[in-house]
Amino acid sequence: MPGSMNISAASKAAGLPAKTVRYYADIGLVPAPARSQAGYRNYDDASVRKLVFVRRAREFGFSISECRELLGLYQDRRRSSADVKRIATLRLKKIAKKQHELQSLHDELAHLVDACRGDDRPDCPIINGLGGPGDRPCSPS
Amino acid sequence: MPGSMNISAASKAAGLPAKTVRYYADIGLVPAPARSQAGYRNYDDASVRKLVFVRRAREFGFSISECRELLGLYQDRRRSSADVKRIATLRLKKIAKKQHELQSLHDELAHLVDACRGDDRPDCPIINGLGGPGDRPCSPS
DNA sequence: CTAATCTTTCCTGTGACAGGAAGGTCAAGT
DNA sequence: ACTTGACCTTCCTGTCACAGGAAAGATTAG
Repeated sequence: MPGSMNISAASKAAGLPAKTVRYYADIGLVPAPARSQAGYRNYDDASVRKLVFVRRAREFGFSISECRELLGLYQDRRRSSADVKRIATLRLKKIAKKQHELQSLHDELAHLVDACRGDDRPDCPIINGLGGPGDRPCSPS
Repeated sequence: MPGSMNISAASKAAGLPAKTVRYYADIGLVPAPARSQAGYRNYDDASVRKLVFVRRAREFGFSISECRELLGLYQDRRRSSADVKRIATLRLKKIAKKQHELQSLHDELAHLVDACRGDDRPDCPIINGLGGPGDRPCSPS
């Protein structure tokens, strides 16, 4: 039989914690593995390849449900690569959006940090910029 | 009394959902507000300012515990602005690190998307690049 | 007085696992 | 054969920062 492993061997081969390997089967992301007479999970090479696939997809920022979708494509090679490209492009756009958000965040905070003397005096532009006492939102009359 | 509001007024003034306003008091991030005879929470302007402070800090990516720390500085103006600068600089570094991670992620995925024809043929570089059948990790002999 | 709109507390769910307890199993050494 | 230690199983709880909703009481407008 092509590599029948217990869960720790499979988890090492897949590069995932055993907990995560069990979890992925629990939520039905990957099919539940066969069991030994004593109830131990038996993983074969094909299962491990699926786990590796999921690990890499997760590293790419795909959510579990996106992984589910990708696994469907991965298993059904008759599907067009256009589907895969669509999903990956969507993910790419999300990444780019997140990058822009992080950029403006970074710039604004860097501006505050630059303006901060960083000495022992209590007046701090960072605190003020975050909405401190000098920046009351609205208290007329 | 300077603006005694119920929770919905305070939440509007602070720009936070009422649920979140309650939550912040529950976890002790902000002090628990006074109550009316019927048990309604009463917020004053100072409380609202603290909530605004927290909201802005959260928007800057500070975690709740970092907000806790910052609130301590915000309330104790005797503390040096160096402390604030240190915390903000740390956060700035984390943001920059995340940016780099996102960048390499983006580049790698974009490379795969570029290589993908996006047609109806089943051979997809994205799937392969994610560890598909053509990319077996290790199965010698 | 009634009806609508507050407010309260409490419980559950989210995403993607991690940590740990209680108990069964396996392989090696003595 | 027995013990030891490492492994496996299930199940429960905790994480983070809330969101959703149920059930019940309070307030306000008409």
